[in-house]
Amino acid sequence: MAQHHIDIENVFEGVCGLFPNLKPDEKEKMHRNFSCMHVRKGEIIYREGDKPAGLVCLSRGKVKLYKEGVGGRDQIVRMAKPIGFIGYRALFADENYSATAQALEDSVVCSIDKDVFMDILKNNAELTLHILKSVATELGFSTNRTVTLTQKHIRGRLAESLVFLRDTYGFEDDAKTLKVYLSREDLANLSNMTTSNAIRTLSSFSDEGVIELDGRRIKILDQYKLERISDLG
Amino acid sequence: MAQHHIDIENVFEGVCGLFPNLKPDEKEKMHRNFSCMHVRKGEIIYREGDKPAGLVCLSRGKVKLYKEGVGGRDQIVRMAKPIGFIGYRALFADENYSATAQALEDSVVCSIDKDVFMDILKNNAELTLHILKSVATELGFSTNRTVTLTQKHIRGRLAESLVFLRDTYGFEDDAKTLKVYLSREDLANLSNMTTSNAIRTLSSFSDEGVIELDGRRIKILDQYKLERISDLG
DNA sequence: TTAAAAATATGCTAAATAGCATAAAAAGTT
DNA sequence: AACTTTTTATGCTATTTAGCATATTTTTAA
Repeated sequence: MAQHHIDIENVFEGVCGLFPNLKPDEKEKMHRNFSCMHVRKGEIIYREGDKPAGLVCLSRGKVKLYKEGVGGRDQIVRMAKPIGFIGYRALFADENYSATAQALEDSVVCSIDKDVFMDILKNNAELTLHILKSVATELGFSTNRTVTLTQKHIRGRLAESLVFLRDTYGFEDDAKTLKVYLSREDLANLSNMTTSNAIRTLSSFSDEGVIELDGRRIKILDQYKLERISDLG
Repeated sequence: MAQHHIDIENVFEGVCGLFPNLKPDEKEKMHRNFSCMHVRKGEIIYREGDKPAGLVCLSRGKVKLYKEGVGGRDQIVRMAKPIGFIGYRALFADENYSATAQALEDSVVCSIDKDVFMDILKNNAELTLHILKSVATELGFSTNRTVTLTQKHIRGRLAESLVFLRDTYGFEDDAKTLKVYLSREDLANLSNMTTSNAIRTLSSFSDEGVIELDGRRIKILDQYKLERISDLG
């Protein structure tokens, strides 16, 4: 796949769009400490245990964040889309990364130097509060996810994942095909089940006319039914 | 149980100890909008779906926070101890409470008016950053918990809960008895299992000499073994 | 104190899910 | 194109866990 040149100014403006409370001098400071790079499909952006060097932003592409689980089984804890940050939790908690970030497709990833960014936060309460709000919202999602992943049955969990992927990445132009192409294994790791069970359950959904499968293409035929399966657990 | 009079000044000072970056005028403002009350064992402090009216602090006692799960099954998502905040996630996310808070024993609970507190945050970046750090840390715990609750087997999950309770509430003077007395049902809801299985597994641990049971008293006899069970999953 | 209710203990059965084996298909590599 | 590797599909079995029934114990209430 061709590696287009990165228009760093454009990318920087996009990233800044995520900060509603940035003063001009802060923006300037960030700009001077802003870097950008391509990552290829499958490439690891950082690993669980690595120390954050900056605030990382996904500008183009898709990234999965996963934790290595108990029996070597991975658990996908987040799916990132552009334009959005990844790895900020570790940065703000002043910890090492608690998950591994891997590109699901060719992507563009940027970084703002850690000290520079934390310095800006230390002097901009509105911005910090804005970020606090997002992190608090995400904590809500995470707690909720703990409950659904532990209490829903396999069909409910997989249906929830499909609904989640729809809400996160949306549809292709046909308004039915999910705009994300995961392996059955990734789908399983997102839904807390074995790959066999993800495959089996997808086939069931397909048999029931809820979805249509074509390799990794997933077309949602009956959203209402899918959401019902998700809600009933 | 006798309801001792609350020494509100003392309690307020205790709560302030959680804010390392509070300026005198901010403290004064908080003090004027600070209230305090007793809650009895079993009482609900707030319910999932309620709107936060302030920043709630547990000053004395113990509180469980739980979400109602899929089949009416509860999932305990946090165990609070004094002195510490509860319900702050919803406050900062500007959402309704995502869990119910219930006193596990007679407790003292305080509250700082929502608008007053958020106003202080808006003007104190250091304080906000401090709180952001705690919330980010907790998000890490939560994500980690998702993985262990979904991937560990029953024995591992229960052992992890016991280790967690030890780390949270500590021991009685004998340095062995957990300083928290939960019903088997609560222990089950903390560990994502049915009550029957919590009872069974506790009995097994007791038979194996890892713990000693006497009603709700749990004495940890072999910490190493318990942690090994937790780690192996 | 006695009665009622709730919590705990234990056994049995059913359901859900994991684990493994094998085969077929798809994707990547030389 | 031929080969290797990976992914997907499907069936079967074993394990884990839930669900229920019943008995016992403990707690609460009258």
